[in-house]
Amino acid sequence: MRVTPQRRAVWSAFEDVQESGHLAADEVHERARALVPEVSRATVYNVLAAFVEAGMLRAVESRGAVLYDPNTDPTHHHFRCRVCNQLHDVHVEGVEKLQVSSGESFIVENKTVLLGGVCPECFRKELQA
Amino acid sequence: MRVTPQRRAVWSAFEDVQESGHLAADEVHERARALVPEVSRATVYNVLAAFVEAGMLRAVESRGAVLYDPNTDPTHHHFRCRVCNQLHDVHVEGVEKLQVSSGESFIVENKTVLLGGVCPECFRKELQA
DNA sequence: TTAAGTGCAAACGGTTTGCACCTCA
DNA sequence: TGAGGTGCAAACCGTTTGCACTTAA
Repeated sequence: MRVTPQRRAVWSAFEDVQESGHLAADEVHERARALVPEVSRATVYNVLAAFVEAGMLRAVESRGAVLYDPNTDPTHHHFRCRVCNQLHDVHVEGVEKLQVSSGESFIVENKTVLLGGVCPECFRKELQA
Repeated sequence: MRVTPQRRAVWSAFEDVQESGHLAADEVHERARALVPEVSRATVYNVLAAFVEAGMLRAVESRGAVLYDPNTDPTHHHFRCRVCNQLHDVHVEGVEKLQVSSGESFIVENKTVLLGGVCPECFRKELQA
């Protein structure tokens, strides 16, 4: 993994947002420009792919686009709020107990859980309104 | 819900494939043309959206595109085979017991599980090779 | 009769590609 | 020095849109 100014700039994009995470490629591009103004979209895509490959980021499909998540803990999952449409990291209990109930013998190597509903912030706002 | 030749054609696309299901919009378009050759892509998208809205189909995001699943049973989930890349319907046990473990109070309204691994057919082929 | 549906073609948004140039190790 | 990384612009693919025309109820 070669270190270049562009890669540093892309990586820095995620240091600002450790909490909310989940940046789209264009958001990463915009943030990376703060450090390296001439960085191109293509390079951002290249670098993001390299980081995902290297296990430094996790790619999450969301509504037709890909979001990049600096939280690579394989036991965390996601919650999409139907009010603010944001993706939140959540820890889900019971994932290890999930199993295919069909008679067929699927070899399960990984499990992804996506929860939907209302996040705490939006619920509070709903109560106040 | 108005009945038109185009809608009948789109619907028929799924009657041929009850087993494997999971058609992309373009596959639906191709199949629908068998009945109504002049049906347009735009109409196929319109009709698919109407059918999803009406609960006759389920839309499943997969690798940047949307697949349409005639199996609308809300308790079924999906398994993606990393060999053939196909999506298989599976019944998963333990989904109802999943819960968010964080102290935050997310209101969970729905749960989607995507399993990954090797499907039975591809596993058999691997054994033979 | 008319609200709803259709076809066309162009636009869209996110992503990928080809290729010449550059640069880190 | 050379494998690897970068920038540009154009292509790409699935999907959406605007609009005039048609049709099911």
